[in-house]
Amino acid sequence: MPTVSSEELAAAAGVNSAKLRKDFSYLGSYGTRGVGYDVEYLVYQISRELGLTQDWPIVMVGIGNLGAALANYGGFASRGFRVAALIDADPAMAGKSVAGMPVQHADDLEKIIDENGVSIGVIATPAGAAQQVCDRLVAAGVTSILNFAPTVLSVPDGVDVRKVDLSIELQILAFHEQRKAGEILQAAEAEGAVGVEGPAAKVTKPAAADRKGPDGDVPAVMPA
Amino acid sequence: MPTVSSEELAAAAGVNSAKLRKDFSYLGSYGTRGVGYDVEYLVYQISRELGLTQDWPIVMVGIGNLGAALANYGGFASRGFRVAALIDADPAMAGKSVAGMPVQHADDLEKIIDENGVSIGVIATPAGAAQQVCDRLVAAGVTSILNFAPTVLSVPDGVDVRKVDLSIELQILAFHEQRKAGEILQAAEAEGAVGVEGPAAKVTKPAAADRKGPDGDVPAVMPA
DNA sequence: CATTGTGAAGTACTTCACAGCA
DNA sequence: TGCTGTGAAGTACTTCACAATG
Repeated sequence: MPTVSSEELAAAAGVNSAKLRKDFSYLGSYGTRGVGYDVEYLVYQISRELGLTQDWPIVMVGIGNLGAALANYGGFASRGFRVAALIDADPAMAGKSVAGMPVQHADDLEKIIDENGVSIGVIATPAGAAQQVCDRLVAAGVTSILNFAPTVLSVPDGVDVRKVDLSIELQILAFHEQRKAGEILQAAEAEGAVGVEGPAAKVTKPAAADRKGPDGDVPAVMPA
Repeated sequence: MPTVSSEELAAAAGVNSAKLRKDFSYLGSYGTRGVGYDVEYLVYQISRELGLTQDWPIVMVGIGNLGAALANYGGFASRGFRVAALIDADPAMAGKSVAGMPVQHADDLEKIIDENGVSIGVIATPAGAAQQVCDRLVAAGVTSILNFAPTVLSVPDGVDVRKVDLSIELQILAFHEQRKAGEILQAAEAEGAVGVEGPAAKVTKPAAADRKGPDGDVPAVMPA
């Protein structure tokens, strides 16, 4: 398939074709009128815009089950990420091979970051160790951190942190599952509480009826 | 801290207090004028609305590194999820204990789902096995699936699927990291391509300057 | 002549600002 | 008096619809 139309892409993505064209237009004029978009060229341009054409050395700290799973995850390499080092605080782990790489001891963290020019770190340690690891990463020059530990990390300005909570997606599923079961049941369940009429009665549009893609329409505000 | 104001919550969440109050108002009037929100009551109401007060039995299929990491993840239980069973296709895994639970063989999948009234399944198998597992889950009555395998699953209408791509968050970090490095460098890198002026010149607002919380402001359209 | 790129129109979301109330 | 709840105003995002064009 050498070219693709905005209509086809939009159908595949579950969005409106005009939105897709407008979005693409912010990147430049990469389509051909009457023809569509050259797939290879489009992929390259989007990849470049997203930074996928660059090489990003990363360090992964905490090689437990999750760290090992991440190290084995094939998706990283194909998107420009290169695992520069696997690091664990447990001396018993040092030297072991995970995903074809030797696990290195946390003592060498600063040296590894410096030598590899690492600016992105992944934390997959237990909650208790995360902040300390984070501080060391930042001190060593890391400016972006992906946090899998169930803790909120404090970082100085200029450092980006993203937290991955593996249960949030489950919550979203459960939220919709609950709705499938019907509001009536739910109202009966809440024993005489105030304001049980719920949001469904106030909602202006079909609510969850139009869902199709992975959009996650959940109230924007949740308890931290 | 028995009560909390919308101002405090908003500051903690990095949003506008009016937005927070308006969002809360869709759930009902759970605050007290002049005082704020009763923390315990608010937590309960939001939990109930999100379905966290219900008990959700789930099955986890594919007990590799990732499956084991998920099984050990403490966040599930505290949010109303109960792992009803760990399932793996490998006979060598059957009977082994992971996170204090016995791993059961995939042959018993239908029976387990039926007996436990499971409606949510988690797939952490290799990509090749995911669709097949998915089909069996759906046939057995599962109506919500959380997919960690790097495959797009096909499901009949009425079944919700959410796909977790562990590298997407890394991409978002890399995207911002790239911007930190400056646009000029990037423009020079793209060897003579058309439309190198990039989106920054067209953007109407400060772009990434106002980022604070975990918002992930990345172009809405990406290649599937 | 099918399809892009894009002003204009439409819709949704966010914030303001203040009446209302504990 | 302090803070919620909410119409109204403001802003952002989405879709329409069509001129431009390879």
